Amino acid sequence: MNELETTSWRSIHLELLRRINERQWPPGSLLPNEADLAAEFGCARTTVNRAMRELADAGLVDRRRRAGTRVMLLPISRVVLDIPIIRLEVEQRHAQWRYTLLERQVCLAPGRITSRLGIERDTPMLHLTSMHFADNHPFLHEDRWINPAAVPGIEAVDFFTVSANEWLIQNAPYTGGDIAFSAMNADRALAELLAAPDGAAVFVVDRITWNKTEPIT
Amino acid sequence: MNELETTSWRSIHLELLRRINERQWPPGSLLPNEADLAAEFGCARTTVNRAMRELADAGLVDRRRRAGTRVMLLPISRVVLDIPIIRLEVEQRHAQWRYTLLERQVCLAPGRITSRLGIERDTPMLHLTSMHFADNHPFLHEDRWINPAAVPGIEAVDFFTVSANEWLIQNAPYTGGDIAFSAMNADRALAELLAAPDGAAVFVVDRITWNKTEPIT
DNA sequence: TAGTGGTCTAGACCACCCT
DNA sequence: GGGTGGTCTAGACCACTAC
Repeated sequence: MNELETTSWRSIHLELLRRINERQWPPGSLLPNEADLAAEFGCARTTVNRAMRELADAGLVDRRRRAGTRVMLLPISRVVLDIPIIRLEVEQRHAQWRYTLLERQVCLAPGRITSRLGIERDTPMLHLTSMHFADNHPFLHEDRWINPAAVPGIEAVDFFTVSANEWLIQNAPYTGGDIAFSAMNADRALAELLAAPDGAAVFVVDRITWNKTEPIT
Repeated sequence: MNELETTSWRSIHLELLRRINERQWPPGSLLPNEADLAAEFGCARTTVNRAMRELADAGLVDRRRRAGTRVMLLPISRVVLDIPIIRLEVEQRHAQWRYTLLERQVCLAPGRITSRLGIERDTPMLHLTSMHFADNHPFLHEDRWINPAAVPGIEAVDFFTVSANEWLIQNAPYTGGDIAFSAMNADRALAELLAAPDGAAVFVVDRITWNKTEPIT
């Protein structure tokens, strides 16, 4: 059919996608094995493997040894989000970024923080709250608990001039993390900071990374 | 150093990760080229390539022909979200899922919908609103505009028994989409549906796929 | 146990693009 | 021009697991 003179894994990937979308291989059905497809496309099995691996990464097919490759019954919508540094996010909107540190103190964290981090309740932690502005309009309120033991040298950082968001991303390598989104009503103090009506809906991003946490509003 | 008897791309991947995290290769620096690393690890260049491609996919390094592989100055936090079918999301929480169709009519969509879809304003569209429940508690309100021209056969579907969410995922293959999250205050009608106080903050997911849209609350 | 995907190799050619 | 990553090949061995 589609004689593509170039046997690139991309062209094979597209062709497989087409067959799945057009129900030539309906959901739940078994695809031919790699060797057969390689013969059909006139290429090496490795090339077919690359194309099919891409489909599996996208959540379109399920591949298992011995069982073969099967079109997923319920294709997973997989979304990739890039979480940039807040300053860059503001600047990408062609707005001027400004940052103000509101509070910096070493104290004990509330139980909900320590328990989520799996840390002893009596560990002293660094608590930072700050505001980010875009063109002088309140953009984001940052409320962050940091475990100093996990980030050597953090005591010496002057967070009046550098945002914690930015400093940590560049200076605290992390190996993993967790993120959650939610919505809540702003209490009076927060609403005032954001120059929003009391009780306004705010978008909340909760993050935990490695040994440090960073709840943001 | 780390003599790993197994030269798998995974072990190389981990080793490269370690060197980046420990600042052996600081942000902005140039990594050795593939051939050199292959020699160091005693494996084929292909294997190193696989490991480094994984780093690039994760947004940790920037790879360019001739320019080499460079550690990103500002590592991108890349998050992958899986958007499941609502029924499965409820059932994963060990709750019982229930679904009710509130409204189904063919009518003209408001301008904000047609303009975002790039559709003529006088195109008749299918408008569905429905509720999803988890253990009889309101879980999610679904408000969806569908372009019937893009989904053949949709007129015949009985959305009283099948949720639009589920039917579309299984029957309307799409090639791309867009998604956005936000927060808003519920108006009185919505608050009532969700059995929440008037003005409560709700989490909003806005989706557009291919030729159909699906705003959800 | 046999068929499938997962991976590795050694070699090759090419596209790109910095110097 | 020449070095770098991108990709393809043909072949091989292995891990897993459905049968």
